[in-house]
Amino acid sequence: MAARAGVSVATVSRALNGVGPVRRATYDRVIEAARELRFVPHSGARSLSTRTTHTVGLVLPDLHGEFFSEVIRGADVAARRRGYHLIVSGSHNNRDDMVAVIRAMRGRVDGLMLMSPELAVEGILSELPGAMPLVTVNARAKGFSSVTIDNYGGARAVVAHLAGLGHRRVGFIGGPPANADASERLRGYRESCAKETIVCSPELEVPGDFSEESGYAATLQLLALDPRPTAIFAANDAMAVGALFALREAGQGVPEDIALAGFDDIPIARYVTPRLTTVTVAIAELGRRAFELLLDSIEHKGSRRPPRETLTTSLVIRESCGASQSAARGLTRKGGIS
Amino acid sequence: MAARAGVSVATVSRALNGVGPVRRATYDRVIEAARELRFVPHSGARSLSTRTTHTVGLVLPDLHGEFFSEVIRGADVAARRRGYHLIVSGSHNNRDDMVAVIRAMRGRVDGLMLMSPELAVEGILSELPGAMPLVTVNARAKGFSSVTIDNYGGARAVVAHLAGLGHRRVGFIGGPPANADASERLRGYRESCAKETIVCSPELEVPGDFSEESGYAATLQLLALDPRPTAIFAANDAMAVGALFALREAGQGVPEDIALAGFDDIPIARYVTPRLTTVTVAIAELGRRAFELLLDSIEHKGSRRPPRETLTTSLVIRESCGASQSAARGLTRKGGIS
DNA sequence: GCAACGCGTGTAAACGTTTACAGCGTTATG
DNA sequence: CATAACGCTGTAAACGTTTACACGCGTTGC
Repeated sequence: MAARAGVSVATVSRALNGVGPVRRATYDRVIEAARELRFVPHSGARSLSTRTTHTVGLVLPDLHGEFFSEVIRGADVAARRRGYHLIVSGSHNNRDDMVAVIRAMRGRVDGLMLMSPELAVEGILSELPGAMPLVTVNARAKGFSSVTIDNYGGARAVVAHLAGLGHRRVGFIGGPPANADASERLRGYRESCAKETIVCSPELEVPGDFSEESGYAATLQLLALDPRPTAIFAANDAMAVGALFALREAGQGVPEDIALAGFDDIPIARYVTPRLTTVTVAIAELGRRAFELLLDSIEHKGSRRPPRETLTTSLVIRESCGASQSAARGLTRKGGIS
Repeated sequence: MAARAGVSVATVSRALNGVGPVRRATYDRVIEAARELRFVPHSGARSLSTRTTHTVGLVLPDLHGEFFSEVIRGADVAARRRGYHLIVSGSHNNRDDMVAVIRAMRGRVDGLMLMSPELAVEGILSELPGAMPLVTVNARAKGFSSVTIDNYGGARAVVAHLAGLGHRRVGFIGGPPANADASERLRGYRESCAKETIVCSPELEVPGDFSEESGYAATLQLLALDPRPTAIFAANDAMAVGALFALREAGQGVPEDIALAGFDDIPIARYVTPRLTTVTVAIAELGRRAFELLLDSIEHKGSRRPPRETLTTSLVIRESCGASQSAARGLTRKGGIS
């Protein structure tokens, strides 16, 4: 390459990167040679020399469902806009997996976005080599840059909405106890109940695991209560959908006999009948902000103390609580293979 | 690191990689030192030296929807099992974007999985530096390793199913003309019609773009026909869902007045009422096989000629065509934040 | 006419690995 | 007992960049 242009490698580097002085004619020769040879600099070598990779890692607990897909998308577009690449890695159910993956990231990435709602981040990082820029996503860890969802506020909004509709007994289907999102939603539910003069009783809280099946089962439990709750708030939409089917099979009309609300606003929420009242979260934004924070931390290496961001959520009222104004169906964006 | 263990870098390398002879005592010293220092080899340097990165790229046209998420997941688990990392990059609507991203992959990956149902792969690759192992996914390109879906067979199965139910006029809502999947599905529809003594008329084929909106609009067109089709086959589920809403608003019962079928079996297909008869595709398998083929091509550098694989599809019969035996609802896996 | 300066370029070191090769004990072999 | 063979380890080159530094040369300012 350098030979082809008749200059030294140093000049090639300067020309291609547009740094340092290089005469116009020389510049042109280099560019021309690069084009002819379809030359692309070897990024491994570059990153060895500059100690920077222009790549960031995104470590996810799982890869199922549209939620993660959206996080990835948000991070990807943000990263590309800044000229960064994205390494993703999913399915890290256990600590060892996660440690292994993170170690393998050394020399591969400039920083890490770590989504770990279940595992304690501190324990993982203690195993790791020196400080690599890091931002946690939806984790409960303190002391790192982080971006989280306002689970607490979203849950309160749901309960307030139900209270406003006259409900006094609201059943709650919870998520996995160790899950950070789940426990914040539970906290929101509890505090709201106290405030809203809603009945607050342990038997109204039944555990689930964020799966549709568990929502179905939990609903059966709630229906067996006496007195029955007049509304059910599931800690995520998947469980709410499970609940919907359970109610349907039990011959309970929604929302006439019992109101139902979820959390997340997954696409399916607007396709079930009745359409689900839920809490919407700008999921892609989660990925986007995570990247922005990470980039900030990469560029201003630990200058300021780690910022924490919380993404607001908002209640989206559909028919499943009996308070919808409009029945216009919401279109989603393109789906399927495209 | 080498100093800490009191040996040379060469020995460290040998010990850590388990290659070459190294005395037991030395080995232990190295391992111990590595543990103390939390040493992890710098993969940039390694890849410079070995000319291999243990990373593969996955380039997608878009990142919306569960389809891509599943492809990523399939590729990710396959890759990790073999000790590979995955760089993903989405949203490459146009040629220049794609070329830029692929060039930037040089020195970063050992090979590329390229999903490009719309763009001609040949044109893109001509711009690129020397042969990098490559497998295309759902592309129409010949001459590369590739894995595709049996769109043709799936479409034929749908039409045959409809014919078996007595339909003679089947409307077809097509996808983007440039899209490889879409055109194969169209081909399957046409050939099946010819074979099954179904009316084959241009007016029964209306164009769409894989979006829900276009399915809605296309259905309005089909309903205006005289005579009307007795069944509608949409080239993907998103359009089928759009069609469903159009039919519902037009007061047409599904399947009593008109039958409806889709393609892809996206999760929503089983949540709409009536549940959608469609063609299911093992999407994660698509990603998995793409990686396996790529790995093969990386390891046996061009020894054999590029294999082509086609993933079979299968008809899943639900209620929207009026032929369902069971109404048991299908549960999906965990969704939402987990 | 000479010093100082700036521009454009080359030289070489550095980044952190892998690996061919050499060296050097130790042991087996003739 | 000399020597070959082997096991273990260090030396150094190579991978492809970036970048501090030096150098030559034309300007400019005195």
